[in-house]
Amino acid sequence: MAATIKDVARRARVSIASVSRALNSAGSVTPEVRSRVLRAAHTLRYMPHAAARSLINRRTHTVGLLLPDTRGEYFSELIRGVDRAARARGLHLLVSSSHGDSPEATSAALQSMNGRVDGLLMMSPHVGGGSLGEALPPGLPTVLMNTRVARGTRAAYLVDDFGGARAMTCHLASCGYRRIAHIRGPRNNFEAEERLRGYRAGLGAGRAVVIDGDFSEESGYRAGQTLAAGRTRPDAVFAANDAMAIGCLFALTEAGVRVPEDIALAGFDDVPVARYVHPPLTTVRVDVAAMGRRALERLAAAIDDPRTDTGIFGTLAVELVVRASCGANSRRRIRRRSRHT
Amino acid sequence: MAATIKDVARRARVSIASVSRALNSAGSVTPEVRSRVLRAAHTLRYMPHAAARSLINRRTHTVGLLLPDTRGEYFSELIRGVDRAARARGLHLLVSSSHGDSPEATSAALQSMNGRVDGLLMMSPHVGGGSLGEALPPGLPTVLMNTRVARGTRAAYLVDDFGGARAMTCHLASCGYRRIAHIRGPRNNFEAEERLRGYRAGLGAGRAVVIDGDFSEESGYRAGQTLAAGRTRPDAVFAANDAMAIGCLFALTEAGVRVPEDIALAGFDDVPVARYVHPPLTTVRVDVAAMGRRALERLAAAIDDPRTDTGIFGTLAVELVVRASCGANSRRRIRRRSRHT
DNA sequence: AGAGTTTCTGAAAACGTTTACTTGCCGCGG
DNA sequence: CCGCGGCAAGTAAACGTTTTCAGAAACTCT
Repeated sequence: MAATIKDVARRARVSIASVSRALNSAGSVTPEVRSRVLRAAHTLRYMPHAAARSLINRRTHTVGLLLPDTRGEYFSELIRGVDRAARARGLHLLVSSSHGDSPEATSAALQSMNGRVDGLLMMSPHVGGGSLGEALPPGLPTVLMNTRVARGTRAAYLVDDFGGARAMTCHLASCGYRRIAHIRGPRNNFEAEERLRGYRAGLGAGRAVVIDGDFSEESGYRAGQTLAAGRTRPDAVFAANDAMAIGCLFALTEAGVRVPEDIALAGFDDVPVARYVHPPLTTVRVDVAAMGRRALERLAAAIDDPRTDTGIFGTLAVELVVRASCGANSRRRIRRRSRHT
Repeated sequence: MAATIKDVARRARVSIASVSRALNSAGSVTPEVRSRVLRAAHTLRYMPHAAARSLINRRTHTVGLLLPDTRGEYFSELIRGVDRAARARGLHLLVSSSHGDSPEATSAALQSMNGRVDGLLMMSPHVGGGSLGEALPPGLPTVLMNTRVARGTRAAYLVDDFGGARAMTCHLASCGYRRIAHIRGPRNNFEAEERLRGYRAGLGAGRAVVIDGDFSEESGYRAGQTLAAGRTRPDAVFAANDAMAIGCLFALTEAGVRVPEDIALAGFDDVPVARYVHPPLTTVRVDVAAMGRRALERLAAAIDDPRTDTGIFGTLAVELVVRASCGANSRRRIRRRSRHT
């Protein structure tokens, strides 16, 4: 159906080699030939066939983006950051999500990308570093995001989950709360565990109270119901992400528990919704779009020069955003930045 | 670097044709040969090269998804719906967003997808149908979403923007509001115009008051400030999407105007945030994920059998979701469905 | 046992490009 | 006048697959 380079060559009465040269402006052709080719290409609406091109050039100008999910503002922002950076570099984006929790599914998703992409951007918080190393195609530049990995093994960008969680816990403690509970994320999830670790570190000698959750709003809601019904309530609750914090808030409000008067509340991520709930949510800001952008730029560099694909680590700073839900006295917004690489 | 079919053939001591047959289980091979091939392929970690494959098969097993943006829950949900349906069919997703408002940018984005995709899913609310027809590659199955297009020309899925907006306006009128204003979406945007049309239809003989907006929360905020400062306030405000409604709500609350007591408020889209703002937002539910899913299924059908790529229209039903922000007496949630195709 | 039939295998063409190599042409210097 | 360098254009190989075609081998049926 679509015109090929042969059709253009025939119409312009030149060889296909000349067509290629004229269009790619590599090698030299007479102005005469060039104009004939351009005109022919235009009238035939010729567009080079990407697959044929990438077969010989060994470049697809496409990068794969593997995510555990696409739902919610978190991933929306991440995709946006990656997409903009990719567009700026003339790269296409092959998105593949919800590759499940099983290593097989991940590995299948990886396999099907072979020959389709020049590099891989991957976020796989549930997979351990071990099996991942095996599944990753050798020789394919890869940058990981928020994934458990031995330092120096692979290029990776991490959010400072630990530092952010510790800072938040310290903040709650400094507000005077004594019994600070934590709604944790799913088990075997790297970020969830880092945040839990940060919570414990921030608590110091204090007693840890950990409630199960899975990062979904639903699980936060259930946690909130449990809290409201319990006889010994904590002073403050620090949820491992905003979605759970919001679900919890909903359950508490429904049960007539006032936030922050009866229980203070804090989240993590600073999704756009956080400032609109009532009361506005104290949280930890993570600039996911920036992480996406930086990871893509790192990947693009690795593609251009494979030698740079070493185990470079970037840790993304986070900042405390204090709003009303934690009952801090001051109404102005306090920002505290974590370390920044 | 990566092993090719030749390497496998050499190792298994058979021809490349046999390797292909053994792996694709087309044609017949001896169990003996098959097992030799499978073992060789496994030890070499052979993965067929997608570009070479699609060159000969004329199938990329990839569909392009062209969006005006990826930001926000609306697109997040849309991508999710498309992604799940694509995954179920073994299709990959090539996402390209923010192709700007200019027809040139759109056409460039389209061009660069040539030979990369088997079909196209496109949402381009700002482009008129005329220039779009030209830019679209001939012979490439395409399904449009929420895009202005002559009925029957192209396959398309539309949200019942008109019906939803009319129903909402009628609902506000039936609540007793007399002066109902509308914050409209950007000009030249198909959905914005359909919703405006629905607002006018629902108003009947009533006087229309239209405030400019561009679907961003920011523009809703400005509209809210204007409303709060004005001397003759409307009873009710119907924003053309939830983002603007929420921005407006924010501005009104800041200015000390109570919602819904002083001004009733309604939005459109039912983004997840809508139920968490205070007061919860009355809005029109649009199941974008379902639209994405159905559009993809339609596209897949057109790819499998190009004859089905006719101008089939699907109109997606919407439903009224009444929450507290419109001041309706009853607290239970009323649902009214629009027509459904 | 020989012809016909089936079953498996390998050689080679094809997909649409890019590019190294070759050819042909022109002008120039010896 | 002849050889040679330089330039433009064409030929063909290569990329990694799938698939058609043909040949070979093993059956089956008289």
